[in-house]
Amino acid sequence: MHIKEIQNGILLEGVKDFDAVHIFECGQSFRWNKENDGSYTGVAYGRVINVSSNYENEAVTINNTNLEDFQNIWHDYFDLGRNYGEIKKILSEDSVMEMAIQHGRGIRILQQEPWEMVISYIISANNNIPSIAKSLNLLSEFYGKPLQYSGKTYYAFPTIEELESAELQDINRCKAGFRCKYIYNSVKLIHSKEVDLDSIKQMDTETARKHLMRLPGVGPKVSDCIMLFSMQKYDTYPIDVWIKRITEHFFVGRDVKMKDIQSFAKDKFGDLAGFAQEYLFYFSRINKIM
DNA sequence: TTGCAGGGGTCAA
DNA sequence: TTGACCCCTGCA
Repeated sequence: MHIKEIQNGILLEGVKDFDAVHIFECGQSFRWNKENDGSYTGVAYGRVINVSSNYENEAVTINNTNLEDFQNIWHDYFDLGRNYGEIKKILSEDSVMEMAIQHGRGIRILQQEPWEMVISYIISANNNIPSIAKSLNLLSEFYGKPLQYSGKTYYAFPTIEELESAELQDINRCKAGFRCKYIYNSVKLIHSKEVDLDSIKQMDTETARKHLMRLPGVGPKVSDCIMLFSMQKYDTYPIDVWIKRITEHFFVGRDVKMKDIQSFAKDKFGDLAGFAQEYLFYFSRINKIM
């Protein structure tokens, strides 16, 4: 990979397996917006950047950043140290996976912030994507720091401290309904380190899941999402309604128990289950498989 | 325009 | 194992 500094940004050349559309539309993040030119603007790690890519030319442009932030933040955020070609090769031995991967060949699993993922996926329960994004944006607007880019104001995701100062009535303003009290109480547990996200990240998957599920509003599916999208636990296979449908449809037949799908994924995909889940999720959404 | 169903699950009974 | 759950959106 070759890194070039450009006007207020960087240009990466020789980046394989990177497609901004696939990365930002595969359901792992909620705060990236598509611009008219096809690029994506979003906020992460307290910074706003704009990303565009060309899969064939193996080129990626990141605007509003510099070399230092790229090396310290964005390199890992976009998981650029991982060989996705190898992962796709292994998973493609299965014909269903080969088909799914063809549709989402440029997916990469972002290394996001655990704290932000906890709140994001608590809000995601029994909810739809526009509503989830709306609540997260309101929360950021109310409690996060404002950031300027290209004549517009964006908001950083609030820190634990910023949200800890909020009363339940305040959090209710983010329109997350019955999930607001989950947020309020989870914030307390995380802030007091009773649930310590840093140490949970170091635990093995099973232990980490148990600890995460002590947070109100965090069940099996939400904890798996937190671990996959922010703790590099790639042996997880978060099972939402879509993944349940597609796994039943293509692999295990009709209407089985969650536990059966879980053990299927473990046997079939092993340490690559999380990657398989993302390719399958993206595939099921763009093809509206019911 | 109004009304109703259902949604990226979790919790409590 | 089964409903209720806030709020919003899509669709008659």
